[in-house]
Amino acid sequence: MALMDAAARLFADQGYSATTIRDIAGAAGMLPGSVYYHFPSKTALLLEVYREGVAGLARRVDSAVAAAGGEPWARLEAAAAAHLETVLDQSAYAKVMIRVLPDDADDGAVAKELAAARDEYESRFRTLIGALALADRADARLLRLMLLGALNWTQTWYRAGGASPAAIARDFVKSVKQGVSP
Amino acid sequence: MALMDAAARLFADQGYSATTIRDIAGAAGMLPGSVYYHFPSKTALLLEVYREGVAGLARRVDSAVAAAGGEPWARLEAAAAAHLETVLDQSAYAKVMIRVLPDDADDGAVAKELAAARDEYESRFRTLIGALALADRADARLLRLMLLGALNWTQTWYRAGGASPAAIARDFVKSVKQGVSP
Amino acid sequence: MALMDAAARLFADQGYSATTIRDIAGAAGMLPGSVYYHFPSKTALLLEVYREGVAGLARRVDSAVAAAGGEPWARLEAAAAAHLETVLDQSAYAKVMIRVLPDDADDGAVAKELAAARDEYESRFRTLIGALALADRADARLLRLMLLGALNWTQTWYRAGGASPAAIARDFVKSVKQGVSP
Amino acid sequence: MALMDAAARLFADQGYSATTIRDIAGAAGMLPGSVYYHFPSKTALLLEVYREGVAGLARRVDSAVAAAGGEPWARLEAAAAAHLETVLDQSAYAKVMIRVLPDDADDGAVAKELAAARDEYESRFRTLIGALALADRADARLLRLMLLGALNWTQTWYRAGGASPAAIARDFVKSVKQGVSP
DNA sequence: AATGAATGAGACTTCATTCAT
DNA sequence: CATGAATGAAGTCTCATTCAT
Repeated sequence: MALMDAAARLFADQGYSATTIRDIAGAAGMLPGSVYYHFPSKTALLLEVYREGVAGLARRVDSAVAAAGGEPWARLEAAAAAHLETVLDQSAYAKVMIRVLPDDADDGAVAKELAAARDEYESRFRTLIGALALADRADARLLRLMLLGALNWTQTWYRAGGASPAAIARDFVKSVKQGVSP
Repeated sequence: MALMDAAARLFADQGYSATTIRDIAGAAGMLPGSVYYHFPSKTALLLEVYREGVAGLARRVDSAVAAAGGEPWARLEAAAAAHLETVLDQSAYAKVMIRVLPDDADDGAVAKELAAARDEYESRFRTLIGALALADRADARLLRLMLLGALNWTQTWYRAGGASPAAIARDFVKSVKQGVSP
Repeated sequence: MALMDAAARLFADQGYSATTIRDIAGAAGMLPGSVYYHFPSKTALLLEVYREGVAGLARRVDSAVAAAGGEPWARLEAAAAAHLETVLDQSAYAKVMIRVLPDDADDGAVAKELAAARDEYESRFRTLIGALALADRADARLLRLMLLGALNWTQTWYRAGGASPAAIARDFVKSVKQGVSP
Repeated sequence: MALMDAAARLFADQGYSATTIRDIAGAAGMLPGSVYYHFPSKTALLLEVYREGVAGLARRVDSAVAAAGGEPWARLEAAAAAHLETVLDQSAYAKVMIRVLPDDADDGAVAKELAAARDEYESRFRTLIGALALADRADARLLRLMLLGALNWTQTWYRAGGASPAAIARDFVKSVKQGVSP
């Protein structure tokens, strides 16, 4: 749908509160009032875009993991690579999930739904990391948060032309797996 | 200054575009118009807050590194710990630096200044990581971006009560130094 | 259009900078924000009103001149009379052209457009005066500026009830044609 | 006084309502609040500047007329020349008298005072024209209004470099005295 | 004389939203 | 499905003015 595509791109690029209904309508080739035929509010539009972002991301990650075989580190690597490819290269919807904080929705109920959707998605990484054999000193929760943080923050600095998203993701996973000391 | 303190807190909590001059003035105990006696625009206020955030963060990190002795990994650990303590616990100004993207300033010139200030700060980590002895397979640039990303993203999930910011930072550094494999 | 009519009347009566969007909206029976559905800015509204003023004035003057026959002084007289009737009696839009200086538009580009529109209109008088047989001592340019100045300044002192605008205009033209000496 | 000089220049250049107390204070090298030590309001400042403009203009015109001898047309010519030189070249105060309409003062009482001051000044021209020998067809009042209108409107188009203000004034007077027909 | 700080009203403008057509 | 027109609240910012120091 042109409307959601436009909203996704703009939310991803400018953030939620800096994006206006006028912007979105204009990018979709309609007038502001017309947006309300399709969505009851700006918040509802965000919710829909966000959900689509989460769903698409989950699909891609799940299928990458399924294709990765049974070795736990390979599965995690595949998930990270799929995550980063989608978020950096392929889906404005997925970008929104990273760029827009749940609190940005000025409606508390919606904020909770966004947070829940994101949590559900991230639970995959809880499982993937739970399957790893870890050293005693390692904390699985912090490992997950470190990895996801490093991946998501790439949106801040990534520019096309250097290392590919998948390569970056694999590098991150390897660094944390083996350490960087000689 | 009450005004900058208020602005820092609100920018950190709600983001730049969701924060209004009314909000800031109210929190500082004055009327919206009065803000403009002190700062010529909302953007200028952001710039000042941001700079103060960078400066304060740099001071704390520099002195932590200086106190850490000469061992490269210890120095990096001290920097990460100081960074995270400041950003999560101690300074609303520093939080702004993480939460607000340079592009949020709707003035291009200011956006550049914000980006430059942040870059100058982050160059410390370039130096600290450059001093490490790394395995051949490790990429110093990606290592820096991974670590800073993981640290900065904590703002998204950190809640007081669990592991301390310093502990989290040290865990991240150790994970990446030694790896988490048994 | 009610909006432009209201703006024309107010700009003519109070000048541009003393007229507020609130004034205009109120006179047109709408709220301030609604004005912006029709015009992107106060300056754009002025430009439109000014252009309409110039266009209407030009139409009236052109048709009066066409109806005046071929005698050059009669043509000039007809132009002056039409100019003054329109500006004093008939069109708030035309009044704006006299009352508002191009520089009042705080946007330089618009100021230039206003000045250009006015110049184009006044070129008619250049032509009309160029067709007159003048004494050697007479300067056609100063004659034009004197006449237009005298006509336009009437807005400052004219009150309905005395001599009609057309009569005033004819008197001015005759005075300058024959002189007032006995 | 620096303050009045600054106000005169700015009122003359930008008009009354487009000129702010900030502008004036800045041009006089002080802060906005300080203006109120010298003048109780913006309107009062305008009144003072306007009066000074009228007084200075009257002085110059009166002394030019006195120096012009007894011939009525020569006296009128001298008055017109002095008027135009002062208004175009010499006094920002006098410019204000032409540029600012009495109604621009948003205080009705002050508007009346401004109009009265201007009227008192212009009465000179009533006297000067009353002394002329005029053809029967000529209307002394319209002659005065035409001449003053033509003179005052010069502010709209005059640029230094062409004919001098005095020359323009003399040309206007001669045109109307003898007519421009061959 | 002048400043520094603020006020309160109001400036232009933008926003999400509504609704008859 | 979408538009055209408007709303009402709120946005950033400017203004003349005040007043303690």
